[in-house]
Amino acid sequence: MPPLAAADAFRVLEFVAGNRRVPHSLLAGLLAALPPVSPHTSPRLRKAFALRALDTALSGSYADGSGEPLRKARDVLADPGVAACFPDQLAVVRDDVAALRRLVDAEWESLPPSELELEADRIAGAGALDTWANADQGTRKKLRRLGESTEREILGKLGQDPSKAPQVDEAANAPSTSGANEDVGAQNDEVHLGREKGEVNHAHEDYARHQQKPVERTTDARIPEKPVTGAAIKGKEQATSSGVTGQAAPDRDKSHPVTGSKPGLMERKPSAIVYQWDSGDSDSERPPHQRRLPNYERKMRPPPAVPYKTRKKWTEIQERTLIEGVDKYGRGNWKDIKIAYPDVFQDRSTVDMKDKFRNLGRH
DNA sequence: ATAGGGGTACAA
DNA sequence: TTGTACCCCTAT
Repeated sequence: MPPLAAADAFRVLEFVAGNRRVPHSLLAGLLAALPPVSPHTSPRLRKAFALRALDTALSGSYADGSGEPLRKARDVLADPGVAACFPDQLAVVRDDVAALRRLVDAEWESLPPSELELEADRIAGAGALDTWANADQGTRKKLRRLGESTEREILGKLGQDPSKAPQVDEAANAPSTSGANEDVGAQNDEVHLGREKGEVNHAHEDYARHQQKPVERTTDARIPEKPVTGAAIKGKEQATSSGVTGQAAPDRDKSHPVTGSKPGLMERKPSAIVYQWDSGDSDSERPPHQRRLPNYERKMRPPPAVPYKTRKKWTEIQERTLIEGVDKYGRGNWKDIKIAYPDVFQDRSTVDMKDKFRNLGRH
């Protein structure tokens, strides 16, 4: 694989780092493999690293009840660069681990969309992200089906003329000159990445072990959700990466039992930019130094990626605590139980708990 | 918020 | 195949 241009390395990192499901270990590997990227090119990236450091600190030994997580979190927050990511809320929350965790959760939730997501938005049609974000469940169900036909159309287009697809270009890391690009220039302090990578690295051995595999699914097959799932699963390999690189698989146009003849709102939308890659206007065809980086100041959250939560085996402690909690609070009071043992069930939803208890009783 | 039926993905 | 973790949906 040819080395990625810095701008593309940035895109990859910026997307991956901001996905909480991607374990630190995998990100560390990416960091090592990709050309250096400064986190200061993007608020999203900066924040993602700060949040990862906090996650690592806060995930520390929940069983012992010591103040360890808080101490570690304070260390992390002592870095002014990290603290600067949470200018307002932080003071309130400093001494309260639970509140800090909630803040971290909320901050993960409100991370701005990555450039890749914005790019997907452009491909799917202007405003698709907003449409999705504002849709209720029923509407989303419809959109998913419509998305499948749009996907086929896009892949069909790409298949017809793969050479027009965006390419990685070697010189794309030229410092910016102006405008939206002005934040690309900072290439001088990868130190921060390196340092945080270190912190991030030796955390969660157990976590990482369980996550290596699921992450593949998380990052390609699941994130695109239903519209892409068919292709993603059939092709198993990188439905998204096909989209990104423009190398369409030849057999993607198999007719779909459900959506084969469905009329498509999205595919007919005049505002759709599906054809953009064929025009002269795409990033790949403008001079490298003019490649556009996204503006991150979006108010709207990206559509929920709804990837599977990284599959994590229930520990014995968690199982025992769950049973104890049911004894104490009664079956069904999952919320109470979760609140009663916040550290144990930090990464378990009440639904997880309900399902787990159901599983426990089934043999 | 919760119950419960049902589905998917994956590992053993 | 089976067990497990997780998700989705609907009803309450």
